[in-house]
Amino acid sequence: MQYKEAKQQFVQAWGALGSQWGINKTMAQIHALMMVSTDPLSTEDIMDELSISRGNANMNIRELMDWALVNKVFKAGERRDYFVGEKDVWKIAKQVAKIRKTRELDPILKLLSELKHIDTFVKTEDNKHFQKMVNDVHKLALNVDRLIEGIFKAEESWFWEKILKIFAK
Amino acid sequence: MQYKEAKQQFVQAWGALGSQWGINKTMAQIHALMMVSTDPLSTEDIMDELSISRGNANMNIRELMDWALVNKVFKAGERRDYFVGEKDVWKIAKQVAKIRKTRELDPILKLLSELKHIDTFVKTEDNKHFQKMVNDVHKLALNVDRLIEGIFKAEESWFWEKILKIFAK
DNA sequence: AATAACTTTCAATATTTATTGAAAGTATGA
DNA sequence: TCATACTTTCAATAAATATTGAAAGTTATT
Repeated sequence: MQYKEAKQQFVQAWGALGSQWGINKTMAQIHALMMVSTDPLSTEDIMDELSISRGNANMNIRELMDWALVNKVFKAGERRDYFVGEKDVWKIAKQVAKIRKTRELDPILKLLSELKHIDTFVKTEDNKHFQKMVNDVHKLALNVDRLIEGIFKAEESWFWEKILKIFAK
Repeated sequence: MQYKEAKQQFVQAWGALGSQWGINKTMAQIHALMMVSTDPLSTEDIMDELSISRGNANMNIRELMDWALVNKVFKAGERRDYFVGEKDVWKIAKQVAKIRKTRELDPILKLLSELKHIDTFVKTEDNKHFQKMVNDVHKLALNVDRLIEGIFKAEESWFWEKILKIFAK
């Protein structure tokens, strides 16, 4: 396999993965492109490589900057904007986790703790079961939350060593 | 808050969460409904509760059965099909992880190991960097794979205790 | 064998989400 | 100040995805 083909496959796969996890395919592809690129890329570079419009490129680059996975850089003597992607895979994973936690896990946690306080004057079976399910889901969600919080603070090799040890026995 | 409202909120939230993670909203809502329901539900029950068509209900129930999150049950003397959802939240989480691993992580792992063997007769900087990135992503993906495999075998409380201990120090 | 009670299928349609491209906006420098 | 080189916006459009509903299929009952 040639480099060019390999790169294309990587970008394609990243796009497919993204869209299966609620992330715009183009955004994921741009991200892949920036991960594997040594040099900063301009909007035009991305438009060319992915055959997409200026508007599309622009919007998704901005979204990637919002996610703090991509930064703008200035090239001496050049007028146009260039962009570089974060290359540290662990940092990327943590950053994605951070953003999705804030957007999705935190609101669910909030709702679940609210749902614990529903009106229980009459304790029907349905009512009791609902309480139990909400509690169970809440417990799991809290544990996932703790795990993610732990990951944020963890150094990669340390974390995986510890995880490996858990299952080693 | 009343039970009925609480239930609706739970179902809504589950649907929203699902669609942010690449799962059909209706499928997630049906799943939520079945999680909190003590009794088996018929297709009609689901149609009524979610105000959806028969075809839609049928398709998504089948999908949930494919995911092994819902089972068909027979009610004595009744002709129509009834369905029950898995109630064990840990089992649900593991099952979802299992299916998504097979569909998404495994193919990515396969691709990444293939991409390691690209033609390297000429070792450009780009080429070397690509190799490094593929390697880094592969390493992370392998670790995630090991973690998931570990979770499959783990008992819930044991797993969270161990995780908690990692971060306790 | 005919009818009734139910489930499944799938082409048509609706809804949601992503993309385009041209116009408006902004900064640079002659 | 004007022209140029660029970026941003967003209404229109396209593409992807989900939903409907009626017809066809299946199974149980008389």
